[in-house]
Amino acid sequence: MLDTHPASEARTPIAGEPERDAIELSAVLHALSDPIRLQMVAELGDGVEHTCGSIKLPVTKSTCTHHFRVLREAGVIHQRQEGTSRLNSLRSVDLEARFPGLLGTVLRAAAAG
Amino acid sequence: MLDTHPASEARTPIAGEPERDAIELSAVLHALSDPIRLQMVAELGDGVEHTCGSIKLPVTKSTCTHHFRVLREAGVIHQRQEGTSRLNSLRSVDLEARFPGLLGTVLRAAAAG
DNA sequence: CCAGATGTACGATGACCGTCGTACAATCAA
DNA sequence: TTGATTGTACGACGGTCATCGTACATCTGG
Repeated sequence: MLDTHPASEARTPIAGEPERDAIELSAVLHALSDPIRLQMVAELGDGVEHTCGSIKLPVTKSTCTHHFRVLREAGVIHQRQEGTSRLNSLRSVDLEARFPGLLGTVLRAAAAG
Repeated sequence: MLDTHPASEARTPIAGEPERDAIELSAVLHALSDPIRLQMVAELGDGVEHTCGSIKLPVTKSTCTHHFRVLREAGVIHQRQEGTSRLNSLRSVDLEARFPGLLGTVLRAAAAG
């Protein structure tokens, strides 16, 4: 139930994510260029799955959904369904493989910002 | 009027560049999120000054001017006038001080394409 | 002085983006 | 079943963006 082990983290994947090799740098940079989305990604930086509602943001639910979709379609995050909740997590491994160091550098820059 | 640049490289600086500490991460990422601008920055990555016309791009002069202004106002590049030419160069030092590793990582990612 | 080269300024246009409200679907607990 | 929770879908609205054409300003070389 509260299991977040690796083996259970892809039970109900959400479609619309690009394959690792199809992740585009421009799309990733654009996704990260919005302050709200950057904040979302920063919150996901701990490697833990977060739901839409578990991240305090100055926007409505609709807008939150929109931003998470942008991040997903850019290949920045992974989403999976669990009950009524949608769990979001960073695609750290894929991003590191495709654009080594990028995510970490941006997150560090955001923290310094 | 004194400046910190070598005398030959700042004879006619162009206004509208943010101070180092005023460079915003969102603005930088947005500036780099356009494929044309990313290509421009990649060409400037050799550390050499380039003019608008010396970079082959699939856009008109007007659009080129527009993109260089976006990069300048985001704090990514420095521009100086020399005759009828406007010389563009990366603000590598400022960017490295403000967001360590960011520019290099993005350029490497762009090269990996 | 004049013609060419370099680049800007300005306006227009079509597309995209961020935001929201409302309505709706799915799940879980009582 | 009923109600609460969680999030999506859809449409709308205003703002921003990328692109271009045209006109203009500035410098340079004959």
